[in-house]
Amino acid sequence: MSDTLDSPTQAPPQTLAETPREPTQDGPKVRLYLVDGSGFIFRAFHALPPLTRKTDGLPVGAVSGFCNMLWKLLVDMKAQADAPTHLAVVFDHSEKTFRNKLYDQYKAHRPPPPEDLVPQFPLVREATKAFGVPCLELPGYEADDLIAAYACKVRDMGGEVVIVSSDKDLMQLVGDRVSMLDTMKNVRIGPDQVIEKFGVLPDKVVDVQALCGDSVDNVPGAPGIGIKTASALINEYGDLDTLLSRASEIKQEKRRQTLIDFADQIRLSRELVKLDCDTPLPSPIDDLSVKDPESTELAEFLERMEFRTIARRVEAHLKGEHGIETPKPEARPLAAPKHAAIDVNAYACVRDIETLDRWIARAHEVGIVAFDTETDALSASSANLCGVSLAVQPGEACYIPVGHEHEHEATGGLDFEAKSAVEQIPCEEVIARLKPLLEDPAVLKVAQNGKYDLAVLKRYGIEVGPIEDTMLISFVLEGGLRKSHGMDELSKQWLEHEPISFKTVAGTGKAQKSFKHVELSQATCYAAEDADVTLRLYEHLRPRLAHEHLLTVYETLERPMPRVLVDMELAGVKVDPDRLRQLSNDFSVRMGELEIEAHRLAGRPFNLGSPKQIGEVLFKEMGLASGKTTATGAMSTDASMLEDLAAQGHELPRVLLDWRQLSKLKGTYTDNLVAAIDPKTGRVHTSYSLAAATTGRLASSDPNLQNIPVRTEEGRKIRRAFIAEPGHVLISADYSQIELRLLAHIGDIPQLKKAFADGLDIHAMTASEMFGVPIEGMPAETRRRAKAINFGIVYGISAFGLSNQLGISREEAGAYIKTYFERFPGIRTYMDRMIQQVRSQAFVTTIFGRKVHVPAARGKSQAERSFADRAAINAPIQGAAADIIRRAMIRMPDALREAGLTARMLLQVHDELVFEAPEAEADKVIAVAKRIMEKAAEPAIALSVPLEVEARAATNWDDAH
DNA sequence: AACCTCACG
DNA sequence: GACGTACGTGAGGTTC
Repeated sequence: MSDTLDSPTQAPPQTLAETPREPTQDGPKVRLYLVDGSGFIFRAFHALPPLTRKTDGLPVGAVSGFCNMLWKLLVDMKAQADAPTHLAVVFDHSEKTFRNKLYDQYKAHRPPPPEDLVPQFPLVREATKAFGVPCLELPGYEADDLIAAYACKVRDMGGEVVIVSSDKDLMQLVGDRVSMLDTMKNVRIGPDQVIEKFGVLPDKVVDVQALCGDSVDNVPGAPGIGIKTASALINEYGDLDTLLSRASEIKQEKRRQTLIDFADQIRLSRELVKLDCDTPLPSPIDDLSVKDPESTELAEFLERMEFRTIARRVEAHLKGEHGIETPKPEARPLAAPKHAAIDVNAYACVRDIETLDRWIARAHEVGIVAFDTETDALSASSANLCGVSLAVQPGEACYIPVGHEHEHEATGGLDFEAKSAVEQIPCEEVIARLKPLLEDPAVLKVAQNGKYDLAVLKRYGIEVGPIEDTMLISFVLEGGLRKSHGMDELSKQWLEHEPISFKTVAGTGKAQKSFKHVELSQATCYAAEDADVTLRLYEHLRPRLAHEHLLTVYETLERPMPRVLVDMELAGVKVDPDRLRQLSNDFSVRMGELEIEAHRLAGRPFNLGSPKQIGEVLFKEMGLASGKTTATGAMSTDASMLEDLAAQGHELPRVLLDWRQLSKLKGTYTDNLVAAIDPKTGRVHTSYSLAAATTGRLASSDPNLQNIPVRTEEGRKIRRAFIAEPGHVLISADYSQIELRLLAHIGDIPQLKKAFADGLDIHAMTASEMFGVPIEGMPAETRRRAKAINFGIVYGISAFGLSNQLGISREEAGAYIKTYFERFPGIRTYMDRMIQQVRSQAFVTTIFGRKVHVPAARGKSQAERSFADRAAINAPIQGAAADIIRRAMIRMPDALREAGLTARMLLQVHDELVFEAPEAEADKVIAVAKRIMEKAAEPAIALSVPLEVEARAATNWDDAH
């Protein structure tokens, strides 16, 4: 438990009383926490179901709630970087105060406290004392006045004050060294939050309140004026007195008259809401210093109240602190207690350099730090930094805001911005201080999806390393077992803790705000929690790697990837927007023509983009036949079916096919690629996901640059728009037949291996072997069929699939497969081996040791298990190819550099790498790329087939491919 | 959000 | 003999 209590500023062990004071010039610095006792009591009373003491039925619910809240506060406070030196609970003494002399109606409408609550007031005071906390109260004054007086006094002494309350009437006190803390909502209230509530800085809150009044306290104010109008007026005129003296200048007639007529009432209201800093202090500040509860006295009180749960909790805590000496953090075992509670209130918001330096020092001391960056956008290549969070121990985390702003209010003419800049360390300063830590080879950095943070920080000049990634660790351990390896999911499963969702802090849908507009208290809870959770996940997951023999996979295939991908993503690729726009126009025109033609052929207008409407036209109205249905039983209108109908001589299907092709190209590519150009770089920056495809393949998104058209002439026009910078070329290097080569190796198929060794045309050789025809002079159709079979094998062939692919009968396809297996019996053996393995273990592995889980192997239905069989056949092949190109990518940057080349790797498309290089480098780059790619499996695996890479340079991607 | 379709390897 | 069907992705448009 005490693990979570260590503040970075203090060395354990310590007790509540031993919080060290920071010395200042005039003695120890005071940090006073003032708890609004009435607020606590009413909240406790209303938040809890009625509870009575068993023995005599005395209502004690509010007392119990109060004790819980107070205890939690005591414990939480210590975990904060700004732990208090002094502490008191402040109570109202009596109903009548000096305000009733000013205005007899003050708080006149307030109902008496509930009957059940009345006997609990004195008990709450007793409770406070039992916890070793002084009670403050004074006849004739409200708690708020006492709080004001102590706050002013301590502030003027140079100390700090935290008012534990959410009462808006106290917000006028907020300032430089005075803040509020709402423990129920876990929110810090500083000037920013006051501005959010009142639209003005704290020193003008009284003026605004005087204008709007308060129906609860029966403060009259000015009729018809609410917070919006009041803050607008104060902001315009500067303060209340100026406003009232210049009221005649106000344009709106009604408002002007109100201010003139009710000027006295407004001034009176100001006196009522204004807190009295000159209230006499019932106890000197020195008497309020934090001390430990007298444990026997506290135990006696809790016993008398019959609060067993609280008593146990308190006892456990005090024992933990006074008992066996807590080991130093460094000496503690790394493994976190799995269920150590995560407490978002324990996190610190770092807003001054000294505190920042302390956190950095802690990270150096511990040697490991989890971190997370918060930004104002999703795309790492363009997002701006909002803040950075760090976690050095489970529960010991902070958030360092650097780019927070107030949301701009739309109420015209108000200029909040100048007045209310968020108080935070300047960004450059934070970057300068974090850089040595994040780049220190002796401090391990841990991130969740670190590629993102790497990319963001690289743009701020920080090259983070060495780095571990919990998402990648999870992916290596459990690829295929879960759909996502996101932090929320991992946290829920392994820490049994649901982190605050982004939606909770930023809102959702259209109202979602940028993270820089999230107020700091909430931002701190969210961001620091992410770092904390990441560290805990790391401690939980990392040991499993070695245990499950996946450490090498992680270290060689995963951990080096983020750096490589960051460089590729940040480099981006140049596309020619003019060319794309012209294509888009061209497509538009032709689509328009095709649409008219389609409507004519159908005899009526319809939406060519709607499969449903196409179905109606073709099948219902035109009576065309189609056997095929979709997964949900609707009539299929996909391309293969339209092709069939077109082949039968129908006109409309052909028109639809042409329209669809253009629609796809325009909708998915031309228009969106232009929109995806980053205005700052003039290039398109994709994002690669490392933990998407279970086989280890990368996935590209936003935009997806792994599915740029290539198969049709029209499509290749889009590929021609991917170009190199002037004086440069694009170089495309792709593995030839890598999956079939790997099948030959893994399945140990002699004929295939020999064919590859001899450099034969593999599909022709397959056809020759199967159909007994010579390779020389083979008909194209024969080779095409063999090619389809070869692909089919890699996918876990079925007669149905093959027949579909080739447009032949299922019987014929079945016969082909039978022949194939007879000719290449090793393939049958390989398939059976994978099926057997997946059915017994629910996973298969690649030759590099990557584990691919296939949970469907345990599925209920036959269909599910068949699916698992095919996935198990495909995964080791696709996965090995993915592993190999990863190895090549990891080695490529160094290889290029060592060859003295400036070429950059830009894109990966599963078996292809695309580079950009100065024209003069082209030949050398091709040589390096080929060498690295062809030798990528070595030395881990000595393949029994050669890998071949074809590479070409050109000014656009299509010509290079 | 589900579905269909289609771009790529 | 029955079971849906090739493996792995991301994205746009329509429909509900």
